[in-house]
Amino acid sequence: MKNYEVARILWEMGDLLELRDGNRFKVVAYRKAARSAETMKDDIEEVWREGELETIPGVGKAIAKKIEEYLETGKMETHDRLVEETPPGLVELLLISGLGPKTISRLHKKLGVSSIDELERAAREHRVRRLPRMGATSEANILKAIERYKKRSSRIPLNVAVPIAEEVLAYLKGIEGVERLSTAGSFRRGRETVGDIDVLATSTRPGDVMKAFVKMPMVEDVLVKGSTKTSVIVNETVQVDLRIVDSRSFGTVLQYFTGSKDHNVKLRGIALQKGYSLSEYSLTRLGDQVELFFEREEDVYARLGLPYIPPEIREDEGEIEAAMADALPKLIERSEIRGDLHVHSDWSDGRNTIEEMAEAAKAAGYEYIAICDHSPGLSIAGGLSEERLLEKIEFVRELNESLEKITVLAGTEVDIRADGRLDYSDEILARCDVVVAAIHSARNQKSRIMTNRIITAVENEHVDMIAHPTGRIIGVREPYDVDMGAVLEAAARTGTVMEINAYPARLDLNDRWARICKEMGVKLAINTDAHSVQGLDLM
DNA sequence: GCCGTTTTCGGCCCGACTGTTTTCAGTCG
Repeated sequence: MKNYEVARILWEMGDLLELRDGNRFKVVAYRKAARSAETMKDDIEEVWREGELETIPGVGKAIAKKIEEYLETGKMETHDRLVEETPPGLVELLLISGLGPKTISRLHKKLGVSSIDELERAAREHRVRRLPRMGATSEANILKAIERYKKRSSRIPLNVAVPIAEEVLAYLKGIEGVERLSTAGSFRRGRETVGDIDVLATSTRPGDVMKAFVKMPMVEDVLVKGSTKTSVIVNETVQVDLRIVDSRSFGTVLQYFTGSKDHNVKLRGIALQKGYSLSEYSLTRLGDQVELFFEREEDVYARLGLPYIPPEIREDEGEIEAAMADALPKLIERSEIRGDLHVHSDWSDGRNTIEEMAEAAKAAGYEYIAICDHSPGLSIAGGLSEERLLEKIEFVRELNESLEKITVLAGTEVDIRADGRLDYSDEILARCDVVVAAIHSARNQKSRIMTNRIITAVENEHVDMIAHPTGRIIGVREPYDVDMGAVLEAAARTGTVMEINAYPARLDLNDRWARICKEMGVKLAINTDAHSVQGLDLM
């Protein structure tokens, strides 16, 4: 599928147009179209062949024509021309916090700055302050921002952000005058990575709270400090924003700062249709300008005629339409999880015994747990020989005799070899209660080979499930080059389960694929891939 | 450049903060 390619080129169009000082709505239009291309599940080439490009949200005549040009010729003339006319370093300057298109354009025109290094030099040589509305402080801020940019880590995985957020919340709870407290933003929405950590609080003494906040021991730098908004840096590069708001507006503020941006834009549109203007402070009736305040987020949605939409699905991917039709999905709660079908024990590379894993699973309230140790192909992970696997199955059978209120399933995480064959014979696999198949090697195969390889595993009658199906590691490794659509079709046909691997760096399948599975009738299992008792908590 | 349950033109979320200014432009979320 060329969806990502098309999305990338549209994103670049947005960046390039932004620098050209053009119509900012045009920039937004390209980015909206890019996002649509990125998240749509149909193959954009198919959509084009059916003449349906303009049905894609945010794609109109002009962008449709450019997409068509790209799919037909592999080129987009306007894009290529913009790239040619724009110094390559200019786009990167957009990533320096505090610099926007206007400033970059001026720096470029007046000082000839077209890269981060050139900007750094200009600031050090005090040339930046010669520009109108620029002074010594601006220069210092630019240098600081460049330094932060250079040592930036990419977005932080959620599991790294969680302990930081917990520490911040614990500290704020101890400050006198702090009343209500909540996280917001992508952290509250449970995104797989977060850019910064947003915290909201109510207090009658915001000045004192802000003062205490910037004195928090973990604070390394203060970016902005105001009476309602303060931003600090902790852990070298993690930005934490604290906002203090009136308690009477807490509901609208929490809604607003939880986002996502697209969700909020759509929600504001609905408010307008109903005769209100929605801001973070209130819902204002358009006729008489009467302001309505909400302390609770639920009441904001209710006033707009909508059921409460959980933060985890506020991405403008159909949840508002579903809410209007009273057809919101019911999100799965931890308490509904009945078992974990993919964990390891000390028979291969796990740290705990099968008994210990079983006890921990029972304590977690599970009914069953499948011990799926590695196969011989993964000798580095202590993969079990066929004899050892048979021994383990026997051991589990006996163990179950003595266990109460928990069933241990004898399983395996069998390696899918480069040619699609599995690492155990069918006879051995037939004896397992649960067969989880996964790829661990030859990850760079071409799409057709990789797709066939996984489908071969899916079609094996003994394989119950495919573990971490796309193989991506967040921030480290891209997904395999695989036609997941074809894999899922095979899975739907054979009844093979796809895993949602809960390991924080995997989260594989991700939310998007999980939804597609549901639509296609493919079963999903949420597993932790735990290698220890503690790992079970990642559920 | 997109879009339409009053619209095919005229909107497109909106308020806080900063640095540099005496009134605001630019950026951010």
